[in-house]
Amino acid sequence: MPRPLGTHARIWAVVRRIPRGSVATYGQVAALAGYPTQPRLAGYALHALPMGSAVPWHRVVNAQGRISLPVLDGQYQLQRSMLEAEGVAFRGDRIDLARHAWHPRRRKAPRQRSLPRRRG
DNA sequence: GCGGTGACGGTCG
DNA sequence: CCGACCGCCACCG
Repeated sequence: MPRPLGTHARIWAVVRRIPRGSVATYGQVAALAGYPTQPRLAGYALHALPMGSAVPWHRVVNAQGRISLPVLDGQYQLQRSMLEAEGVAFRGDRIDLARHAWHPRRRKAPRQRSLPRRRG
């Protein structure tokens, strides 16, 4: 039986849900993982990611829409290229969050009954 | 076991 | 719009 997920795994589980072409902020990810006041935990968890993992870490940026890695570091360019390849546009060094922010639908909703389809 | 640190964020000048 | 300050807490020496 799987034990309850640790901090990192919970963060990663949220990040895995971010769709292509969208970005989430560290604070948003942390909150969805159950740590509403610990954005840094999200950063820490991503930093701890094993290489080659399937977690789309590049879709997580800071609340200003900027990549939170030193520009000098090659990781900055890597993240930026991956985002641009998904259609995320930058204005200067900043992403337009109004356009690309992830708006997750609530997960544990009881059971979203499909609405009756309108005729016509 | 303790203290500094960090892929952050909200607030205040 | 930008920078400084503090709060936050899992990691790592």
